[in-house]
Amino acid sequence: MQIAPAELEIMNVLWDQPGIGAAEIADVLASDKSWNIRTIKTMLGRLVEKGALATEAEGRRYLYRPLVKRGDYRRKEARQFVDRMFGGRAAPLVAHLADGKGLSAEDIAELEALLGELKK
Amino acid sequence: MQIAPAELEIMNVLWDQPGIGAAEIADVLASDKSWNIRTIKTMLGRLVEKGALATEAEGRRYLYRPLVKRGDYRRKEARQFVDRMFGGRAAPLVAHLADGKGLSAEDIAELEALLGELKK
DNA sequence: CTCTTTTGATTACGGATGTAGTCGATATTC
DNA sequence: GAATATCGACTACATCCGTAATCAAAAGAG
Repeated sequence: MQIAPAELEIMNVLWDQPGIGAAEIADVLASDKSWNIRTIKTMLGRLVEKGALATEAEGRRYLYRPLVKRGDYRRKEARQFVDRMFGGRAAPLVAHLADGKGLSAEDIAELEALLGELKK
Repeated sequence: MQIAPAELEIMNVLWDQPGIGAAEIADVLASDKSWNIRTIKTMLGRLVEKGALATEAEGRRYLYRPLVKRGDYRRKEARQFVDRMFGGRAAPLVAHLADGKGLSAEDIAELEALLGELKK
């Protein structure tokens, strides 16, 4: 199932706060995005259609919650991205992030810990 | 400048062999993709329009070469992807790749070396 | 020289995406 | 109770993308 970039913004809100309605989502997004509530509703509709969200009627409105797990989605996308851009090799990706100063000291520490785990 | 997935396939060929024409590109891609030569030409045209490729006339045909560096493009895309999917944090991305067995032993060794570099 | 092939240029077309507007029904506010 | 706000459903529409087809000109085959 394909989730477009703008749709992902909606999903992110719902992964953080499952079970809210369109208006609440708009409130959360209002700080970063200047999306019309209708735009948000359109995307909610498309996400439901795609099977990414479930609806639950609450009075006259719907509450939405993800049917896709954030972790699963991220895993799939990460794999796909690495395949497309780096021929499936993860190391060059990290190298590029590092090179562009996309890695904080904290990231580096975290990665070290992670690699320690992986080696076991 | 935005390069679509299918267009990226073309770019990859030209990054490997700058200065070839549409027919040669088709030959290279013939093994993986079953793209009509017309499709390839359409994408070449779009890439030129987007400023991703330069043309050089050779007789009646064009030779193409990238105006964008592969490394630069990868860096930009990697950053963008990490921002979109992981809120800008690289560590979770690597963790997800690891978790889905997207990392080979070789990758891990490479990453370790890389981190060693970064710490200096 | 005529037929065929190849080339770049232009056009086509359906599905996805971003960004809403319209509409009919209901809930809420005076 | 009448005006207004809000909800979900449906429609709109330009742009991008994937995947070509058409066309006129030129080059090559015979």
